Amino acid sequence: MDRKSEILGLADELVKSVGYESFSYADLSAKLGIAKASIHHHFPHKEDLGVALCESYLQAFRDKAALIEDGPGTAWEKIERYLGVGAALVEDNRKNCPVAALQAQVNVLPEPVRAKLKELDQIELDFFSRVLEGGRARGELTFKGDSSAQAALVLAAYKGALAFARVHGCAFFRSAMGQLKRMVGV
Amino acid sequence: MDRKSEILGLADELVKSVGYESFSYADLSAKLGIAKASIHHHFPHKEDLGVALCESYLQAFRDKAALIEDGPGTAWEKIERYLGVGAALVEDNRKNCPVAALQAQVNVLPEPVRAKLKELDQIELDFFSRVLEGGRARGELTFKGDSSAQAALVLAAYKGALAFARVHGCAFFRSAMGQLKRMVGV
DNA sequence: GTCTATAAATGGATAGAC
DNA sequence: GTCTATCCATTTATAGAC
Repeated sequence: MDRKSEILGLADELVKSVGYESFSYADLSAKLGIAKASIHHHFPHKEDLGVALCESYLQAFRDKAALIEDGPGTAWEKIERYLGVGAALVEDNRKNCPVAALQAQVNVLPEPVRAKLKELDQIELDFFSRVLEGGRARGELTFKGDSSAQAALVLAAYKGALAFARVHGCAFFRSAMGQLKRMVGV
Repeated sequence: MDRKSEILGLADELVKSVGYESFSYADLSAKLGIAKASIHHHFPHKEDLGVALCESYLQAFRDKAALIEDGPGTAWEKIERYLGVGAALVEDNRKNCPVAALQAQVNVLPEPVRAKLKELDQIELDFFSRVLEGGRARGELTFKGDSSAQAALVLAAYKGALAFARVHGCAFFRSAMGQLKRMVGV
């Protein structure tokens, strides 16, 4: 069962740097020093690996969200704690958010992986929505409209900035997120 | 020279729906009804096709930007005219902005294509920056900080919303862009 | 669980005839 | 400019020995 985690860990790194379609069992095989067939033993089809990966993301997201929500700080501080993940990703060899990487390949994803991706998006949206709504209720934030629409905007800006930053460097990310704070985070 | 345009046109459609890496000369061959070798005649390497594609995008962007900037309307109306492209893309079989599609694959793009991508991003950013700055100068918009940072934020939100909308439907795009207007567009 | 060997399909690319 | 034929590397996946 530890091999399984090793494979998942490496697959995670690869998805973040090149996406789902662009890594192969040969990549995993070479970097782990085991035969391709051994990887097929743990994940018979690549699709199985994709789904397992999404499930691990789902768990990680839930943990992270709970940690932040139950922790101290204003709504915007909580958002910023989440945005910090993105900054770390770009700095680590221009990696992408794995969920954003999957989104970009939606039309070539196996159906079961696409289904998991929707779940992933949804829990991320719900998290932002709750934090933003809480912030508004406590008077820390002011915005009009549904908190779900605001969550959509903030999350879209975050992921979009990450995508740009992979091409233009992390200064882009900081700049865009700084501006986001000016607009919605005070 | 007309064949060349046909190939570019089809490659454009494919990039928008599956990205750069996920379409092949075989796809082009099948849909155009000509042999793979014929496509290699026009674009010897896939990289050549990628670069040519980017150059066509560059031209299209410049035309579109000039049309909008020289046209009537407030700054936000100009931005919205641009955002309309995104709405049309999602509605057309969940297509993506081709530039966003390339961004997502930066780490596996041939270097010459990556260079063109940077150019593409830059002219898009400059366009937004000019329009936003003009709007602020005329008192149509109020925002703090550099217009380039504001452009980064607005463009990131736009592209990010597009990516989500491909998974969750165009309602997501409308919702996020509606909220963007509430925050920055009045 | 891991290996070697191999299959079958697909990817980008070239040679050379027409 | 277009074709057929072909090359070679890669990709996902399986069979079967250890």
